[in-house]
Amino acid sequence: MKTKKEPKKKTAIVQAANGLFKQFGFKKVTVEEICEIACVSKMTFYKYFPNKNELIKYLWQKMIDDSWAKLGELENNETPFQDKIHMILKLKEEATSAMGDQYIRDYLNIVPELQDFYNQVLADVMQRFIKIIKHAQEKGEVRKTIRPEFFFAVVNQLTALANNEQLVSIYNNYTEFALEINNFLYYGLMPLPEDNK
Amino acid sequence: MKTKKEPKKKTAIVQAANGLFKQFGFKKVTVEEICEIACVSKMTFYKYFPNKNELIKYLWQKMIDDSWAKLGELENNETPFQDKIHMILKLKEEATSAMGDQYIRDYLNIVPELQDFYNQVLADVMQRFIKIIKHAQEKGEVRKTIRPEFFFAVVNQLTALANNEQLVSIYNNYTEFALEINNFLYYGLMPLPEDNK
DNA sequence: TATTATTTATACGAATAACGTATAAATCGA
DNA sequence: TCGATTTATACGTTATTCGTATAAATAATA
Repeated sequence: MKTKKEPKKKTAIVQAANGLFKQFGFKKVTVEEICEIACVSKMTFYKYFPNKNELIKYLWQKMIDDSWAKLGELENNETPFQDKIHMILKLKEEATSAMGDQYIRDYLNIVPELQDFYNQVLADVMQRFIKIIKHAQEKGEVRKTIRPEFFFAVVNQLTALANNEQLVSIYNNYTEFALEINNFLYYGLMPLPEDNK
Repeated sequence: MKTKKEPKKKTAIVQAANGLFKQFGFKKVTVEEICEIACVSKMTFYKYFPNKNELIKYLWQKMIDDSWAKLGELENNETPFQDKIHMILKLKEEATSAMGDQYIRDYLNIVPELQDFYNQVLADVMQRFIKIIKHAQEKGEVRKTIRPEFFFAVVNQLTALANNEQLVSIYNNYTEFALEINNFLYYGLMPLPEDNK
């Protein structure tokens, strides 16, 4: 292994923060609280992270990297496109539902600065997806008449629907809403695999 | 019924607060948050409660009243003392574990003003218990050589043990610790009913 | 409709809590 | 013992929350 391992104290901070964020959401948790759980002084915290926002970015990045690793396997093998999409959806669902609604809502609504970070992540995800789509187009698994750039624009439009509170309130939680959007993106009006049983 | 019912908005506030307190503990929840969940303006909140502390007192009082009602049945029937104590312990355990550790800890440690209220409640409970003991003494179910006043003093001494963090940390949670104290109070070193199975 | 009582929305100063930093003491490893 | 790291503490600054005042909006009553 070439990757030098994370310092002990830093791992403790990250783990403590992750647990607290999952339980209470992002906003309710204070830096001092994280330090207490992690058995670390405040100074040590600020040694590794400039502030709480950077910590949550780090957490998300870590989570995304993990998903990336799994996604990487998807891009190079020869499974059918339909199955790949299904696996991707499952991945996303797991990743989001694991951290709970409070987490996501806090993250998106309450800390505006992080919205940019989220958008960037979103863009990255889309590019990755588009890459997969292009590959699928070349293999003839996806109709060639759809342009990846169009797909990307549609995604941006649809994610803006999250601001429509009345619409979101129809769903039990934010995760469910996000899943609906993704389903529509990848399947359009076609029946979902799950609908067949 | 002679009791005029609680105003709708007040009930909404109480229910919203109860839910939030159970999920996040007392300290993390703000008045505005309660109002939002209860679909009530801040002004209406302050119409019914002078502040958050009074609201939690109200909640506790309500909970205590409920327990009182159940305790009332205990005092007048003819079940053996041993069984009564066991029922009381169960009552307390249910009442405390239902609201979670975070709740109790916040309540006792973080808001000093409420400590007095809690102590008063504790005194009330003890008096009630002493009454039961006296009755049991008269019936010959409890040794007459123990003075209720002594019992009361012992209780106060033992509850002070809660400040001994090292001691409390031996137990998985605060509830368990409280149960241990109660068990000792009522059974001394005698084996508990549960120990027999 | 006119009138009265409630409830709400908004803004505000005051009080409190959290942030992020500086410093010196304490702890740890070599 | 030395040097580096971590901690405890205090502190000024910023952000949040509190609790209240006010006027508009809504509901109720006549």
